[in-house]
This record gives sequence, C-alpha cells and structure tokens, in this order.
Amino acid sequence: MSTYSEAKQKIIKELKVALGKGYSPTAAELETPPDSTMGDFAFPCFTLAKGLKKNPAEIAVEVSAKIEPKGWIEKVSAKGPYVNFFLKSEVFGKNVLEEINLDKENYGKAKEGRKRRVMVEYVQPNTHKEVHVGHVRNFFIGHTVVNLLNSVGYEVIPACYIGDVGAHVAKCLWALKKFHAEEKPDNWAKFLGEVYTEASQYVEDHPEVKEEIAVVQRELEAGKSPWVSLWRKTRKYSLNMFKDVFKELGLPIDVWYFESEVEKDGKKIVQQLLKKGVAQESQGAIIVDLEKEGLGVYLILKTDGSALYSTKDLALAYLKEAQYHPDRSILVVDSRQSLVLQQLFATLRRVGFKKDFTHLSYDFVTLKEGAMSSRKGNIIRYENFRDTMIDASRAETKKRHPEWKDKKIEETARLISFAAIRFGMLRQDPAKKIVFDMEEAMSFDGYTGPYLLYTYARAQSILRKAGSVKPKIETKKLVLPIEHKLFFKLSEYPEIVLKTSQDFKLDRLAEYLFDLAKTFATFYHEVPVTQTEDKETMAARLALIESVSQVLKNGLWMMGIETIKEM
RNA sequence: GCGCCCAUGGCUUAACGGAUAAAGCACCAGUCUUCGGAACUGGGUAUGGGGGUUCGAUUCCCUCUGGGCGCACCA
Repeated sequence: MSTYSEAKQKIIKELKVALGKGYSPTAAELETPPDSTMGDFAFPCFTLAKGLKKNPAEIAVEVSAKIEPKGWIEKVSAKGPYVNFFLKSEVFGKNVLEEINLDKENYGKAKEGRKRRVMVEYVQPNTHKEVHVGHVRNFFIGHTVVNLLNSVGYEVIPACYIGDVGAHVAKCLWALKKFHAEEKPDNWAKFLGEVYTEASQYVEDHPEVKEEIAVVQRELEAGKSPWVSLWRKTRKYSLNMFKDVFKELGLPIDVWYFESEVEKDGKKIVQQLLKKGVAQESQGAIIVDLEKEGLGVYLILKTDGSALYSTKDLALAYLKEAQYHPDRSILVVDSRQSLVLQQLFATLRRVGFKKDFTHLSYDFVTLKEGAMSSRKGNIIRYENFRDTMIDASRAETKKRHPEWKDKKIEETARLISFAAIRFGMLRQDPAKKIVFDMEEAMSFDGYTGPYLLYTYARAQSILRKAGSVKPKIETKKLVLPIEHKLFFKLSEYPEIVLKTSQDFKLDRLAEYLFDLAKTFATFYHEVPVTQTEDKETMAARLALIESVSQVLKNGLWMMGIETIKEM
C-alpha cells in the first residue's frame, strides 16, 4: 500500500473510534483541504450532520476533540464543518521518502489491472498524406495511456492502423501520374502529401475528373497494373517516413495493421452479418439498423460493393480478437468519429463480442483560422513544427552554454523541444480542442515542459554540488512547512497515476507535475541546501531532493518526456 | 430537424457536489555579492442568460443564447 493510502487508513481508523457505531467513514470521503496550512486531510461532516440533525460545525468540534494525536497524526482540528488532520512530518515523510527510495522508477505503479490484456490503437495516419500536429496529439495521448495502463498492471498491446488504401490514395496516384509523371523529388513522403492536396483542390474545381479517379480506385482494389505497382512504391515512401517519425518520438507500437490487409475480410464479414440477419440491404447498400440503440443506421458496404471505413473496422476488430483476444480494447480517435465507433461497438456486441470497448475521444487541434485539412493543405506539418521548436531551443541552449560541444547542444535542444511539444499537447483535457499557436508553443516559461526539465536539472545540480555529503533519509531534520508540503505532494503521486489510468484525464498528471515542480522551486529559493550548516540536515534535504527528482522523472516518463541533468 | 461536445479574469487553462473559484501567459512592482534568472515574491471587479434539485452547484437536471462536430454510400 502506498504511504498516501496508509495515511488515509490511519485517519479512518481514528475516525471510526471517535464516531462509534453510528457511522462508518470511508477513505473516499477524505478530502484534501484547499490550502496546505489547513491540514493534509479533511473529513467533511455534512453527511454525519444530516443523520444526526445537528450543525456540521458542532460535530466537527466534537469529533476533533475525541481524537488524540498519536502515531502519524500530529494534530486534529475543527475548522468550520471539517475535521482537519495534520500528519507528522517525521514519520509520514519518512515513509514517503523510503517508499520512493525503495521503488525508484517503479514508484507510483500498481497492480490494479491484474494483468488483464488491453489493446490500445492510437496511431492511425494515412499514407500519401502528411503527418501534422493533429496526429501528434493523438500519438501523445495514446502513448501516455499505454504507459499509464502498463504502470497499473495491465498487459498492454499498443497498435497502429495505417490507412494505406481508399479514395485519398487513388486521388494522389491519379494526380501523380497526370501531373508529375517524371518528377523525382528528394522528399517523397512530403511530395505525396502535396500532390494529394493539389489533387483535392483540382477535383473541387474540375468535378468531371471524379470518374477518372473512381476508376483508379476500382483498379487498385482489383489489383490491376500499373496502379498497384505505383501504389506499392509510393506507399513505401510514406511508411518509411512514418517509421522515422514514430522512432524519433519513441512511440511504442507492437502491432502494425493496414487497411489494405483487412479490406477483403471486411467484405466477407459483411456477408456473414447479412446471413445472420444482423445486417440488411437498404437502398442497394448494406446497413446495420441500430435505431433501437438510438444509434441510427450503420452503413457497412457501398451500393457498388466497395468497402467503407466501417467495413474495414469490423474486419480489424475480428482480426484483433483472433490474434490477441484482448479483455479490453481502447481506440484513441478524435471526437468526430464518436458516432461511427459507437455503431461499430454496438454491432460487435450484437454478434457476440463481450469485450470492453472504449472510445478514448479527444477534440481536434485547430488553427486560429479554423480546422486543419490535408485536402485544403492548410496544415502544420509535424516536421516543420519540430524543426521550428528545435531551432528555438538550440539558440537558447547555445546562448546559455557557449562552451558546450555541438553534439551536446543538439541533443539537449532536441530533448527540450520534445518536452515542450509533448507537454503542450498533454496539459489540457483531451475533451477540449486545442487552438494551435506557434508563438505559444515556443514559450518555455511557466506551465511548460522546459520548466519541468529545468526544475529537474536544478535538483540534479544540487545533488552534484553537495560534494561529500550524501543523501540520507532523516526526516526529523526536515521540519519546515515547505518540506512538509513536499512530502505530501510526493505521496500523492501513486493516487494521481491510478486515477488518471481510470478516467484518462491526462491533464491531471501534467498539472500535478507542474505543481510539484513549483513547490520544489519555492523550497529551492527558501532553503539554500548546499549551504546548510548542519550536515545531517543537509543530508536529509538531499534525500528529499532525490525523491522529488525521482517523482518528476517518473511522471515525465509517463508522458513520454525524457529528463536531462543539465540544460 | 435530431444527437454529441464546449462556454470560468485581457489570453490559454484548473477545480471527487463542498472551505476564500486555482494556475500559466501578458502587464506592473519587487527579490538575488544566484546550490543554475527557462527562477522566486507581491499585485485581479472571472463561472454566457434564466429556472430547478440540494444544507451547499463552476460541477447534476431543464431551457435559452453563442461556438464546434456528427447524422447513408467521404475518409
């Protein structure tokens, strides 16, 4: 049990004794007071007051008088309708630091998932298009979810699903052949994205070419040359680019799925659903009628017999089940797909899937001018964004460390940029849209990734400068309020991880880390650790700093951010 | 038309149904013979409107307004 949970248990035990048989308090009822000077935990007396028909403030006074401070509890006091508990730094802090020191990078992990297998599909770019900042949000949310679920004891299978067939591919190849047959660009993947945009715009102005493109699509589906060979070649350029991007972002991907692999099976499954009576014909197409569930009509095959997203989604679900039979399946997809995914889940349930399906929905990244769209070409390419960020952090790093070698500057700038990019995308509720602003993204002050890295680097710096004094857990030397505050913040981490792994409100994790960093920064300015005269006190403070470092590192790792010792 | 999401200071965002609504940016004023100034401290007339449930509502319900998105052959 974490120190945090243990502290709650101890408080509950005291409360039970004080309250007697009439009321049985639970750990879930304990709250954290709005200000740390009010105590570490608070027990609200409202429910109790209702039962007893008494003023909650009076009850709080009575209850607090009945509890004698002992063990972990240093003080109990009533404030308004709350009974506030103050934990004793010496013993509570000792437990926290020892727990962190023992668990190290495993601090905060749990066994909640009991090895249940969960599949997380979170990387779904289309070939022949570019990777933009919108995809990046999807990647980071998924990556963090994978880390969280792993940390709380699930067996996680992270997967990607590449859109390598369909209308967009046909459009791109058609334009490639028509307008750029002889071209040999340096950056093929980027070039394909541009051709796709060009084609989309051309079609808007010249609707008469639609049929030409439809022919390309049909021939592709039928496996006819020369389109198939062109498809193979160009698909590879996109896939190579994806691999580079995934690698540099460190995205965990255990399984690769492709739309091209599931198209045929999808059509077969549609036929099976027809036979079973789950699906039916309607206006020449095949649908699943989900009116009963309030989900309308789910279209799963076109009138001309060709596949839709839904056709392939069905086949993919079957394939995942056959290969991995996960207990739970999570799809990280933007909120616009909400209806079709609910339709997919409902259909799967009708044919007997008893899995736990979750659509982890997030809102889109837009620009100030409005939505980004590859069709319109008004996208912020990931690679441009990354380069802009690296340029900014390289300049800053060079200024601060003129003596550093280029290689070190480059590596540091890269990590700072990635921290900024990731933190920027993860620091707000996935349910809310992000209006992307390059200026804002390039800010490294305040609530940002670089600030957290900086805090970590300063903590590391103190540990280096401490010289011969080594960290030692000696919490009776740590009596300052700010030190107590740090103990408490550190103790909360496992709870934050667990909660976030359940509701996927990833912004909570970001906010927690920032809060911890800020608390540490206050400590940093109030307490000149390396100048501490009493060496035992200094050693104790160093131990506290070590723990703060560890938790910052663990939490940032969860978000896919690597810490650095100097910056 | 039906459905889903969103609305909090100038801007971007927090707040298990609970205490004085909390931060960052920007702005102003300070701190420091710096364990690293990407820092710290201080500075504020903010919950879109109206009802309801509740001892208590930013949070839940209804309604209105204003945005975003989805609703049959696009992905």
